Amino acid sequence: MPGTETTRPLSSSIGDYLKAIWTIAGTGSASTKEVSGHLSVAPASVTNMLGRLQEMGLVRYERYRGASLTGRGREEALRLVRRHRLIESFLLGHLGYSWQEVHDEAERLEHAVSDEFTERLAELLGHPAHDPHGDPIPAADGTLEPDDSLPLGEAGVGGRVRISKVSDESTPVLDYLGERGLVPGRLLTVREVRSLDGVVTVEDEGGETHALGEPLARAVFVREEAAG
Amino acid sequence: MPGTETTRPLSSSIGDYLKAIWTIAGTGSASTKEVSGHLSVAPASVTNMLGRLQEMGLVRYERYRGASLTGRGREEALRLVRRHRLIESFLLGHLGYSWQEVHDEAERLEHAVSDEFTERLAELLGHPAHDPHGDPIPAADGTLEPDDSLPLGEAGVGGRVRISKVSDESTPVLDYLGERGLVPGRLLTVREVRSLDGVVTVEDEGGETHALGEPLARAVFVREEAAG
DNA sequence: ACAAAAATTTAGGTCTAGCTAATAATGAGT
DNA sequence: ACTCATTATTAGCTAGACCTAAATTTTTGT
Ligand SMILES: [Mn+2]
Ligand SMILES: [Mn+2]
Ligand SMILES: [Mn+2]
Ligand SMILES: [Mn+2]
Repeated sequence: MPGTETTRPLSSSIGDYLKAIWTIAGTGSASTKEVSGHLSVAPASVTNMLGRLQEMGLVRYERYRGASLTGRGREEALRLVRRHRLIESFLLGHLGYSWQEVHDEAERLEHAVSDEFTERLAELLGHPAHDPHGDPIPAADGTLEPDDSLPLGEAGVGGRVRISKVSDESTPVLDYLGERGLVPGRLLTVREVRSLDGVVTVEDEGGETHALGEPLARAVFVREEAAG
Repeated sequence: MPGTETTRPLSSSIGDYLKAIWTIAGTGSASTKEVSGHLSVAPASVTNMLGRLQEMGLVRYERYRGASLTGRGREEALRLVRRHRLIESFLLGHLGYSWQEVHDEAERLEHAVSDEFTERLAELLGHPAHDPHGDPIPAADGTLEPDDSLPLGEAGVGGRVRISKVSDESTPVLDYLGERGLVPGRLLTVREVRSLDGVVTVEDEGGETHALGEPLARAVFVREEAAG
């Protein structure tokens, strides 16, 4: 009876690799170096793991060419992303975590909770569509809302924009933005985008002006707002 | 500068061994066989792990004589037990898990949550003193309420007793007891304790009579109730 | 077209946590 | 005191997931 092999749960390392590839490349392909940097794991270790993931049918991998997710790999990555984002929402909404603290805890818990737990948690939270950073939460069936938001630096000068999400990659960046109220939902007017150094100047609803250097500006994503 | 070695977190295997020894032997000593049975790990593997735990200063271990927890070992075991029981309470009270389902989920989550998470969860739950099975929850400082309850089989015939806890070791046992309402808080009258086969017969508040064989009777713990 | 730089892979480890099979110690019963 | 069943330990292996150093491939800049 082929196809009946009992598929025991994937390790948390494997899950993190799949998530990393998904984050870096989405449907495209991620290089050894990129994955290595993302996970803080030596390049040699990444090479080795990509080989294993390929054996398992989770990625397509070509030596020296990088790896891309197969259907199964992507499915698993999105399952984890769903868990991660629901857990973040819970930590923030029910346990009083600060906006900045949630990520690390979710990074561990995502591997320990069951599907049962995840769906009951989603229920408790009222099936939110976005996590606290503004990232969309994949549906239980693996569907993910297409993301039409753009980096702040690409917004048109003079336009009114609403922050749709903030990158959760760097804690210091998150801290800085959080302290100044530059969080999802906030309405901004773009005053200047200086191509010379990438500094973007915005004005918030309170009339406060913020000059954001490239690394900060790249962490803020917005949607154009109907002129008001 | 001695004593400054950064102590990285203990693995979940290590935690489960410490908990097992604590459960089996409390302050006394647990044999290789007992630990092996408790964790479903081969005896040879247990021997090996007990050696490592000894190296780490978590147990005292004498070849062929079994192992007992050191102060640090006991501390770590209780930290996990606290987490486990708080998580069980949460799953039952907030996520709608059934009384029987909670154990396995808690067994994994206990290793993934931080101290931060644990204490915030305790707060959310209102610092409960007991978990859903009636087991006392160790305090954050490592204190544990002494347990004065006795197995149902040792209660005096004719006496009124209240169920204080139910062993969470076996799911079928838990199912059986749960279905019949034999849960913590329930008031019972002991009708017969037959030493011949260990069967204990009790009558519940609704007048229902239950004859419990030894394995079931050993899973039910009670406290004598002031005669009423 | 080619040399140097950058990225990647291979080779050869380590550590954890398990396993089986073989051997040895312990302790109960005669 | 001895024998044998039980319990435990040792020896030798495996797999996962990492590492460093050395070799190789790819890419880039001239
Ligand atoms: Mn993770
Ligand atoms: Mn997030
Ligand atoms: Mn556990
Ligand atoms: Mn319990």
